[in-house]
Amino acid sequence: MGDYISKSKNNNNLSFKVEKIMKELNNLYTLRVFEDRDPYRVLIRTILSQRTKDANTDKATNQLFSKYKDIHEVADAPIEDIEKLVKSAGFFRVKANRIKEVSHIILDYYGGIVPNNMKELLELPGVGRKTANCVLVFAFQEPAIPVDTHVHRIPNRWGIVNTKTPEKTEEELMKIVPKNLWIDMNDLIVQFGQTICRPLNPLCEECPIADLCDYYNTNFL
DNA sequence: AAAACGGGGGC
DNA sequence: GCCCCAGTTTT
Repeated sequence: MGDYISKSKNNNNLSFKVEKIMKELNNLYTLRVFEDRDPYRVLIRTILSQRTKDANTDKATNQLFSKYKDIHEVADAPIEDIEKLVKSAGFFRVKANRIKEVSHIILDYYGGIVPNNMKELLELPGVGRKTANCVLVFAFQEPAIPVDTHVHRIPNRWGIVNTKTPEKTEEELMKIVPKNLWIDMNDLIVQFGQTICRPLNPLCEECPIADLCDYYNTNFL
């Protein structure tokens, strides 16, 4: 009983901290609205983005879809052609294969419609929790928290979670982050992680939310 | 839980 | 050349 109360109180404090942080990030960055919310293209773009920087993802995605207009054309394309088009995303052989496989599965089993639920998305080859959550958020605007390396590392630095695995991070974040912030969270944290809160040598001296950060307060004060 | 997998780009 | 980087799959 007492345990429940103190835990819930603790969560409220953390939620308050999260809200302050997210408000700051919102001031700092422009939300990158996906100009294209077409579920198929979001799915393919997200697969191409795995372990890959934005610029290279964009290049590969644009090259692919400037040649092929829709899922049918991608599914029918020779694998070598897809490989060439998505080369700049890296891991291009695996990704080209998965893009083709995924396209065929969606055509054969889902009538060409990308599934809009976690269970079916996870059954697609090359789609894990992060990619599935990206599709849910960016294409279907369902509240979810895609946890990539940034979204795993940074909340741990802030001290709002203390987790070893991305799965655990997602679980903990869903408990303490107000639901209305879920959709924006990944994009804002990723931008923050690319510019200031980098994996190595974070720019804490320039960080506008250092005062809210456990990592900074532990290491620099 | 940890290792394997798998390439471009920056320096 | 070396090292980093918006994961997924297999052991």
